[in-house]
Order: sequence, then C-alpha cells, then structure tokens
Amino acid sequence: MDQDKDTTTSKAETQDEILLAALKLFVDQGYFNTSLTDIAQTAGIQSTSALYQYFISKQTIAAKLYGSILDSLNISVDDIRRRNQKPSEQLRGIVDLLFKLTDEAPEIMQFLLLVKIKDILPEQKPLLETAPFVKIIKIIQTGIKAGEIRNLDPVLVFSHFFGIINHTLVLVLNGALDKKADAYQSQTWLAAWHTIAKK
Amino acid sequence: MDQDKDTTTSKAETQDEILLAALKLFVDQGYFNTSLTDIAQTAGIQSTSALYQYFISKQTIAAKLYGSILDSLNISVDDIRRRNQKPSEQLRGIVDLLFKLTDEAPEIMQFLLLVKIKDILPEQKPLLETAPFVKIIKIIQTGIKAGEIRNLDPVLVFSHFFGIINHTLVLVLNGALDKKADAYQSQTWLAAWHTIAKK
DNA sequence: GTCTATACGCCGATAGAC
DNA sequence: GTCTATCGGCGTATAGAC
Repeated sequence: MDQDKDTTTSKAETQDEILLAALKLFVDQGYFNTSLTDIAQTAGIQSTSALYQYFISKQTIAAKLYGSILDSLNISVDDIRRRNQKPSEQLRGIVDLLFKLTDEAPEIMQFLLLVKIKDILPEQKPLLETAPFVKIIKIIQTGIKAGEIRNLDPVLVFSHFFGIINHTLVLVLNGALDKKADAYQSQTWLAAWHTIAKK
Repeated sequence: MDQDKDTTTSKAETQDEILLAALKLFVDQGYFNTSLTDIAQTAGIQSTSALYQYFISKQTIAAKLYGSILDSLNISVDDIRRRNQKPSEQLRGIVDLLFKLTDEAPEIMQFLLLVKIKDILPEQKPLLETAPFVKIIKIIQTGIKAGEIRNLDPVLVFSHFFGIINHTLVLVLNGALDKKADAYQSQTWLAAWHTIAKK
C-alpha cells in the first residue's frame, strides 16, 4: 500500500475538499460559470495546477461528484428497504430522507434536482436508469402488486408521487417557500401518498 | 417608419429564424455548449458577424427568447381566464395548454421546464414572479376563497398541482414516458386536481 | 506536492471591405 | 446587409523549477 499513515492531510481528504468546493460552486453559479481557478480558491488551493494531482479534468470532478451522490443515495435506499417491509413505509422512508437532506445538505439536493447533468456529462445514464431510481420504481411495482398502490404505469406513478415531492423541495431550495422543508413535510407526504394510494 | 413593404425576408423574420435556431440548440445541447457559430449555421447564416445585425450579444438572444415565451404564455393565460369563470376550469385550461405545447412545440416546454435561466441570465426574475405565474397563483387564491380548493398556502398548492403536471411532462420530454403527452393527460389532470380540490 | 510560467484553443465580439 | 479577417480574453491543461 502506498500510504499507510500520514499526519498531514491525506490525498483522499484533499479530494473531498475539492469535491465539496465544486459542489458548492456548481449549484451556486452553474458548472459552466465556474472555472478551475474558482474551485482551487474555494478549496483553499493556490493554483489550478494542484488540482491535476487529484483529477485529470474538470469533467471528472463533476463525474466523481455525481457518482458519489448517487452511491450514497443508493446505500440509503438499500437501508430503507431493509428496515421497512411495506412499500408505503419504504416510500415514506425515502421521503423522510429527501426532506432531511434538503434541510441539512441543501447543496446535494440542488445538485440532484437542479443540475442538468446531460449538459455536463453527455455520456451519463439518465437519472431514472441509475441504481437508486431503478429500486424506487421496483418499490412502486411491488406496491401495485400488493394492492397498496393504484394500478397505473409505474413510471407514471413515480412521476405523480415525486412530482409533488421534488417540486416542493425545489421551491424550498429556491426560497419561494420560505420555511424549512421540514415544515411542509407532513402535508406534502399526505398529498403525494394520497395521489397514488389505492383507496 | 423605416420599412413599410419588402419582398425579401424582413428583419423581423430573420430575427425569428435566429431565435428558433437558438431555441432548438439551447434545449438540445445547452446554452453553454452552443456557440454563435452553431446558431448562425442552424439559422442558415454563413457567418457569426451577421448575427450582430439582429442581436448585440449571445445573452440578448437568450433574453429575447425567454421574454417571448413568457409573453405568449401570458397572453394564453389571459385568454383562458377570460373564457372560463371557475378557477377549476381555468386551471384545466392551463393544463390543456401545457400538454398541447408538449406535443406540438416540445422545445418551448423544454426551455420552460428544463433550462436553468438563472445560470444564463442572472438578472432575471425567478419564474414564479413573472406575469403568467403570478396570475396562476391568483387563480389558486380565488379558488381557495371560492371553496373549490383546499385552504393551504397558495404556493404550496401550486407546488403540489404543478409538481404532478410538470414532472409528468418532463418525463414525456425525456422519453422516460414513451407515449405522447396527450396519452397521460386525463389521468394526470385527475391526479393533480384531486390533490388540491376540497372534497 | 505545490508553485510559476506558459502553451493552446475556442469563442465572443469588432473592424472594415464589398 | 453579409462577408473576411482578426483581436482580445478566458479557461483548460501542461512543463518544469523548487
């Protein structure tokens, strides 16, 4: 192994700092309005050259960011599925997570909901085909079979349900809704669930 | 007046061609991935220089585009309000319009729903503060007073209602839902209206 | 491993001929 | 009114000293 112990900041730590700086700037100003100079400065690095020790290009910074966010979302979804049996409970768990993230890590939600990843990384799969979202569609399909959810095209159900959830979170993130996401959670969950639940 | 009759293409017509080309490219590749050269070629103009006869900068092309789309939306909303009395009917008219636009002028809907205008034109008002959207919020407020719509924060009602509508249209525009918008309209309208209607 | 200096390309915008 | 030519600048990325 190349680096067992090290008292100073490790390579992985600086990488994380860079990713954190990039996340902040990308959601703040947009990917194309932020230069590598911006990222270096925000990450506390003097020169853009140092960045190339950690990432081979600006695009790969965005790619790594996108991957990390999807990975951690995926882990959370697995966790929620493991700890809840009924599809309704699993969806509830996911909604809880999204509202919590909106209040506690708004940049992550802004990145997920507002960044046009296709403009930045044209090669990437559409969001709906990534692991966590495939799993969410599966939850919906299970809910339909179990008779908890109305029998429509699962993607349409997804669309109605997360349409309500996401749009509300976007308005919170914009400031168009002025309280914390938490304040709207129960009403929004009820509206979203009611829209797709079989009565 | 400077130009009464003219047999060749008028200035206004070329302007429209440029705007149309820009619209197509912006929603296709993103604003920052399209150069003035791209726009000139798509508009059937040989050189970027000619563009400056019609627009003083790339930004003003985007600004004019944004303004035109909002203007025509605004006119349509006025029309719908004039021709329908009940808030529920007015909302229904707006939903009809949005679904129709998605099938017949998808670029316009992509521009409205998917382009991050703040990254391109930082000075612009947020969408919710523009004329047509202010009017839509007013419709909702009227509906609440009239007892047709549940008594919640009007912006939250807006969010739930158009969350369902817009998210569904976005999935149609992406191809994640594979039929025309028209095929989902009645189900989606019912879901959205049911979410906000007083029972 | 981080700096300075610099190469290189692309793009927006301008000047001026026709 | 549209062309050719060109400027100036920015931003990514590289080379090489320390």
